Amino acid sequence: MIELRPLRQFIALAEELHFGRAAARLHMTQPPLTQAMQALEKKLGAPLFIRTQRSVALSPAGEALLPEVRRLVQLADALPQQAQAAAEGVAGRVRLAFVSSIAYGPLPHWLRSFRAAQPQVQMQLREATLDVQLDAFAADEIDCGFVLHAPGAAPAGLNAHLALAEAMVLALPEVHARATQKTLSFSRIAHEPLVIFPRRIAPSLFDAVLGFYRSQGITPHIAQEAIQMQTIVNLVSAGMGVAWVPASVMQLQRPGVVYRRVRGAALGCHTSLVWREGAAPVVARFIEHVQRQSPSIDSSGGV
Amino acid sequence: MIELRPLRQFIALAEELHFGRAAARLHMTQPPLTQAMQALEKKLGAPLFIRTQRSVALSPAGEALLPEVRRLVQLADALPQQAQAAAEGVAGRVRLAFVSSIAYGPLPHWLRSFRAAQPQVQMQLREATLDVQLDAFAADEIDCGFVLHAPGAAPAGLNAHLALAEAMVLALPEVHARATQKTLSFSRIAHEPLVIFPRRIAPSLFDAVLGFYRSQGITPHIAQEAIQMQTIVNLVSAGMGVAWVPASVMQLQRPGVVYRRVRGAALGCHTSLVWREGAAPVVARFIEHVQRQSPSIDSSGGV
DNA sequence: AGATTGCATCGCCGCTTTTGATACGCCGGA
DNA sequence: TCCGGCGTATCAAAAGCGGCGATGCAATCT
Repeated sequence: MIELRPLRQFIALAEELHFGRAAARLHMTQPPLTQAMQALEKKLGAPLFIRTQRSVALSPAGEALLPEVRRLVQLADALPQQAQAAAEGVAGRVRLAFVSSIAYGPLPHWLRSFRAAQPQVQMQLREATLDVQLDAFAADEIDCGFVLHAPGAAPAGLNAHLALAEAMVLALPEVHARATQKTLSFSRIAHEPLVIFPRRIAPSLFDAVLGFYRSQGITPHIAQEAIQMQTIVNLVSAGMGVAWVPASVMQLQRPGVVYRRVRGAALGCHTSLVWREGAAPVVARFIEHVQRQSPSIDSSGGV
Repeated sequence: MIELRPLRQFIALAEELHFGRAAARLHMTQPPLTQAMQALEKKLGAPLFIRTQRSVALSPAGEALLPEVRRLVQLADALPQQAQAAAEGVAGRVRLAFVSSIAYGPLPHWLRSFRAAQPQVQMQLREATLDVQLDAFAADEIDCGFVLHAPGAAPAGLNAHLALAEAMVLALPEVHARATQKTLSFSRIAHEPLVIFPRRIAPSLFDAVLGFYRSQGITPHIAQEAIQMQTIVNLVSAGMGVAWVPASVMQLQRPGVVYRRVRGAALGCHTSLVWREGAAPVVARFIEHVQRQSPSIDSSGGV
């Protein structure tokens, strides 16, 4: 097994081309340097130097290996820096999952500003719904994630921070007669067919929407289920029905779709950043960054 | 100074996450592994593992460093291969200079076939004239070079192999009256103004051309000097005069220029591959390759 | 509560490395 | 041609580092 010490000695000798001077530079005497180089050459299976009794020169193999060995030693010498950076959280990798809706909202800005603050941190992004993220947390595939869920009811071992609270608005086909009005009363659209995500995707939001319908004494007709916000809006565009979406999705302009507030529908959409208890320093830095940037004061852990 | 052994131990422990098993895999007992990891963590300035009395887990720093350390160890373990490859000449770097004329001849083919035979060898190419190459040899900037020079008169310490012997042909403007004929007699063009390279670029060829003129009792009129074959041909194209060029330059078709053999002008152009005495194995491989591919039998060293 | 598991600590031993002295070959000067 | 200086290789003895076995101690399981 090759060690680094003889490689450092090789560099010194290659630079000095003189056993005595190289040994002095290495704070050692000449004989062990001779032996170390002989041992190294034996391990490598090729001579590194061409020695005469009076001079030392690099062999072809030595010439070829020198830059390689220099890189190697530099990498090794840089390890302490890297280790300390990783321990402090100024370097490393954050695996972040997120629901599609927040990608239309403040997430891009948060990522940009975090990247500016911590350029050595590598972000691995992945779009995933709540249920998928929970599996990913269990399998240790992600470090933190934005989910459609109010904080305070996350699974065991996960902390949560309310990152974004926004109103729900109604997406409805442009051809719809009521599309001309600025706001709608709920009674006007209460019986429209509904496009909505499957319950498992975001149970709390799903229940909130359907709970609101029930509180008005109405059983909604679910015309179609779809997972991605983009798909839901497309289905609305196709006239499949109306859909409740977070206000930030209004950025997603589609021909044939308009967004309207609904009077009396106090539906809110909560996006929380969740992370595993005892997250790495890098992850903690990212979370703090989001907490500073997001308006919410709530940072309590939940179960 | 960090050594590789504790790093290898770190990898083993990171994979086993168990001091006892990792130690067994490393053919050692558990206590020294504990001590080695403590020493490594002290050198790095950050903990690599989070230990409880019953379990071991990677710390954030350990997680971040593991892939880095793996690369490091793999690089180190690959050194013997590299060293042997370099010693045998199947890997390494060949710095080759060449005169522009051979780039129109067999050089591209030789490079292609050598690359196919020795894919691990990196070729560094550079176009240069004889005089520039001699300086480059002295400064150890090139390993070998193709020069316009017959073998047998190279400077001390350089070997030479005749790689290409070709006839000289005359490049002359198309508008020239004699351009219609297939060959010319020398007397027809003996008094045409001449475009030729400066003598220092290739003294032997320069002297051969002017010697031929003198042997015919003629003092040529040098209208213009130029270094690159391309420039010389362009000057001919511009009607500046006629020029003697190696036959392979005929590949360089320019509008307004034609090439013609001259009856009675037994002018030859010799391109030799020269290299420093005691060249590295890689360089020797390349030279042998050229020798096999080139028709010349001559491989004698010269001074 | 006792047994077991697993990491940390300690003293001793052995091997590797270093030391200092020496041998040998080459070069330059007389 | 001989001699002294220089530079690398070799060798025996010593030092220092790494490893071994035994032990300690805490947590978990039975």
